[in-house]
Amino acid sequence: MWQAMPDPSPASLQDHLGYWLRMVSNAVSHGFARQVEQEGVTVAEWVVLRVLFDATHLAPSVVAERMGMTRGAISRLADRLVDKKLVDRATDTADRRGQTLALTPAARALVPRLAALADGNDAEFFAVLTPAERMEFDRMCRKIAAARGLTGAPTA
Amino acid sequence: MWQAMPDPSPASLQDHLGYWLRMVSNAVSHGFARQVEQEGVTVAEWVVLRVLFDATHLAPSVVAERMGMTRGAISRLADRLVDKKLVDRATDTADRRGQTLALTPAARALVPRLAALADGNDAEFFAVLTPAERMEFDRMCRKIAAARGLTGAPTA
DNA sequence: TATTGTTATACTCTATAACTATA
DNA sequence: TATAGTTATAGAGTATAACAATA
Repeated sequence: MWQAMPDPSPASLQDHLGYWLRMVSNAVSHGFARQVEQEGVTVAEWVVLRVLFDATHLAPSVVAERMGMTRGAISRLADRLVDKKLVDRATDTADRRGQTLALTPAARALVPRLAALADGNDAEFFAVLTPAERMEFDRMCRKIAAARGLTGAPTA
Repeated sequence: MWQAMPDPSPASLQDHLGYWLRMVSNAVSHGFARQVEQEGVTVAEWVVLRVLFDATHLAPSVVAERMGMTRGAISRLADRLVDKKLVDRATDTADRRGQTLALTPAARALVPRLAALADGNDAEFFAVLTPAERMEFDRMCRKIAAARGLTGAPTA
């Protein structure tokens, strides 16, 4: 005999993988943010600096594309980095609409220190995982990123 | 015989597990944000609604503590939810400094729909993982959260 | 007209701290 | 005084769109 059942409870926050993922990701990012801010930069600024480190100079639009940000966002980010004397802006000689961004010597010396902070932050947060688990975790993150076509450095 | 080697390159962005974690987490959260905004709420608002769903009413300070947010943040969040007629504010009759927040009937009807969106978002993003991988991924996220003493719902 | 970069606007979340009302 | 909640301020991120200069 059919009998009305109570509605099932809606899934709670903790029932979702995305919940735990976001909690861990936020903690890792926040920990890193606190470390790099002692070197006077934000996470978004670190990403720009690291992207520029591998090139002599890049157009802001290229940096925007690689970071998955808008040109407007890069424009303000570049403003701050120029103020901090970490980036030099120059007008493209061939096409005077364009610009190029390049690291200053101070920034070139800073990037390895920031990279070391990133290394240490990673090691600290994932120390609880075994080496095999860390590899699996890394593999699965990359698998999801590849499947979803994720591109552009995450800054938030 | 000893010979100077060039300085090793600083770790690149992609060398860090935190990079991939943040990229995936941002994508999952952004996907969810786009879905719930079609129901007229933000992710932070969803978290408040889901927390209140399991209680008849809660003090803002309790919600703040459970969400890992400040009282100021909850205050503004509650303002918006009251404006949207999803939350009722009342003064605590016993201690008139205090307040209680409670879901309106409209909100109580909305929460299951939002939970279904969260279910679907999770399923969509983690579909590429095998069931065994999803379980492992979940287990490792919780392991890190436990080891780092993470608490409070992540909203950003 | 199209493109590069800048700027304005608006909104969310964060953090700190001053402020009001009540106890 | 201590507590609960509100409000102000400032900063960082997001997004959209209007704008100037150059091609």
